[in-house]
Amino acid sequence: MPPAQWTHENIDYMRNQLKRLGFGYDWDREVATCDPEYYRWEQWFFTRLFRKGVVYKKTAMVNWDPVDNTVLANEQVIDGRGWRSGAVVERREIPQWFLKITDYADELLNDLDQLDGWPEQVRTMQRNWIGRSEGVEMHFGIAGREETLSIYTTRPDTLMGVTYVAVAPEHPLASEAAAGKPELQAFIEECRNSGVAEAELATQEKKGVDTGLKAVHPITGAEVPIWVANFVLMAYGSGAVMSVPAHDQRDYEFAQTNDLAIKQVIHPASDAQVADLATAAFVEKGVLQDSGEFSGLSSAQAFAAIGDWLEQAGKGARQVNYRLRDWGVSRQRYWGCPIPVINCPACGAVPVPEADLPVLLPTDVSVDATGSPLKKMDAFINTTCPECGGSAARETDTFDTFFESSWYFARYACADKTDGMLDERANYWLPVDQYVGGIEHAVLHLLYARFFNKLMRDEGLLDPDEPFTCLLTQGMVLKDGTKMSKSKGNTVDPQGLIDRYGADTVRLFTMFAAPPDQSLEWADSGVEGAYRFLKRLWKMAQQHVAGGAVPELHKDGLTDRQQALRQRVHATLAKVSDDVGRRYTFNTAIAANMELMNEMGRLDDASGQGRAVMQEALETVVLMLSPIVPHVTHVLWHALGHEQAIIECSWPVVDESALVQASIELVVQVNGKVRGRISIAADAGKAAIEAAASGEENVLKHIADKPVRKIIIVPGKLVNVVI
RNA sequence: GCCGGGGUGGCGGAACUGGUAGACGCAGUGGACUCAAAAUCCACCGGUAGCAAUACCGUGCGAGUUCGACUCUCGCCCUCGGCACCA
Repeated sequence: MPPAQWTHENIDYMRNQLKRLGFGYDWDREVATCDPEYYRWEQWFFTRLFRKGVVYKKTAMVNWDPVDNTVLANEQVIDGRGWRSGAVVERREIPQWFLKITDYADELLNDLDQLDGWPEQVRTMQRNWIGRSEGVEMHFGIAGREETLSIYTTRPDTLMGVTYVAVAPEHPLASEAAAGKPELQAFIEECRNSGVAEAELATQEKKGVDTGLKAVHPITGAEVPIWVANFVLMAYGSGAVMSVPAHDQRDYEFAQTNDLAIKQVIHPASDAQVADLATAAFVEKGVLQDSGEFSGLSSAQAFAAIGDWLEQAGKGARQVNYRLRDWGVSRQRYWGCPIPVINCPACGAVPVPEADLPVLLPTDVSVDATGSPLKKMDAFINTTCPECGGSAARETDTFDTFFESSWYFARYACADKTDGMLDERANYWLPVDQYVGGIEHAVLHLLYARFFNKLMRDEGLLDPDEPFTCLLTQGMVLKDGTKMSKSKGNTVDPQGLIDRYGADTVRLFTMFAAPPDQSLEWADSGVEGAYRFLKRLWKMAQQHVAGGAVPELHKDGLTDRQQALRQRVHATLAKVSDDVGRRYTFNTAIAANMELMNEMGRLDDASGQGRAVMQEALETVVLMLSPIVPHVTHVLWHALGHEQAIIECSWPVVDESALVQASIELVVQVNGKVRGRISIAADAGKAAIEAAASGEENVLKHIADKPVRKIIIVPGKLVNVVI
């Protein structure tokens, strides 16, 4: 099936299902990111960023399947082999487009502090992802050469303990040194035979080979060997690291395996710590020794002193570094938004002029097994250069789909706009008050969307600094213990349940299963319970209504049982208001309503005031449940005698006077173990509570003849007698 | 490997700020109703001992802090998500 047809059919199916579930979306604002009416504006925006210099092209590593001749996603590389061909995957460098997200690293980091409505764990993950560090960038000499080797370190205090230097296999120095060295060549070749995913690189066995070259220590002038190591990442820092095996565990292990020197220069600052280099590196900060003029300084002092020394000697400078890398937006795929660039042999890469946008993605394509069909379509590729008019080739890469999802929320505000990306309505609606998304998006999507928001702000398209004021990260729905996903084929379609039980039951069941921020193993088995509960509610309301007119409620003339039920109604309302409004724990809100319903079923009071209390209870339950089960409560609200539709009603208000209780139950513990319960006046004083507690029969038994050392009272909850 | 979560009955989960562990629901067991079944209603439902009252044990494992720990601290195990081309 053609991708366009498949996508639109899926959208239609989902829209229909969401409508059947009764979600209150404004469908006039619907956008489909695969429609040219949508993606033309990100093409337009990209060309603006291009001219502004936010966009640039450089080569980057991809997974290359040499049999299928195609680029593979990390997900498609299984145990180092292509998922379809089974061929050993190679790393290959190809030119790609990047957005300078690192220019915004500081702002993206600092603004996290303002996002009070975000879960702390998501902010922490983003902070760690951005990974700001302060260190020193310095230049090691290379023995017998003019050029130098750039190295970034966050621990300049350990500089005097350097015993070797390691570079990435892709480092120019590595390939240079490999000439005439078969062993080194073979090692670099071996490193090419792995995927590009960080997880893969980080878990592989740490290996390296000596280049034979020597690096010259910037301070001592001593020569240390330069190794090529598979754990050094070309993409981070300068692709080279200084190694201090005495004070870094990875360097320590590498030095042990490869018989490299270990030189201790940091010693514990206090007797509480020990540095035993026979077993492990000493990675803490401490006091320098064997460090020449820096000996005796603390790590913090040495950081400054060594930084100053290098700066004065012109051999380095203090530098802030980020783990965050620029965002590669090129994909060698067909189904996506074409990158609006024309490659001219004379003028280079030229953005498509605004008048020629959008660059339409052809839909009349034949999709075969390998590679993007765009790369074989001469009619799409052949064009003329907008600058010189000569013949030129259209870019065949498409955008990362995160590009689309990074600004759709803004487009919702002006989805019908045909002559621009956004208008002033974006400022009216944005930022989004409450954003809901899966926890799997905690870093990538949510960071790209924040970045895009700032880009749009700097282009004058909108005002807010941040796109989402409050964030609720949903846990994932798991099936068979793992994330549901199309590629795993373990998705669950609720359509069958909707057909059988109706939308309200499915909504209730879904909300009752677990709190929204927690992951959940999907199982149909609880659905019956949700269905039964709604039937019970229906029956209870209908039976009550069948009893005829209900007199007005007189709060002061109620029996104890009537009063007790009213107390429960308002206590439940208070709890549910908090659960729904503050905690978002809809499961406990539903459970509280179930408990209340169990109590209501026990009242069985046909008197006028009994029915009045029941009327209030039913109305409160129906109102509390109306956001969760809107259809059944809509009907019941009318049945309970109201003209107005329930969707127009406001949330009920707690009657504080109904919450007052004359006597309360306290748990009595002896040494922290529950030994009994006492019922006592709610306003009883300390002495009365102590007397009642220590007089309880089972408590007396446990105290026996031992002296009571103290009595702890937790108001409204418990009494602990300590003996 | 690194970053962030999670681990509580047969199952999903509750216990919100250190104060009654297992709310609520599912499954199960027993009973009522029925010719019967379904539906519905009632009771029981962590383990061990006991007729019971009750006692002891029990929140992944091991230590610790506290009158009191599912909750806090330290160390470990397992598991889920993310790791830049799944989106």
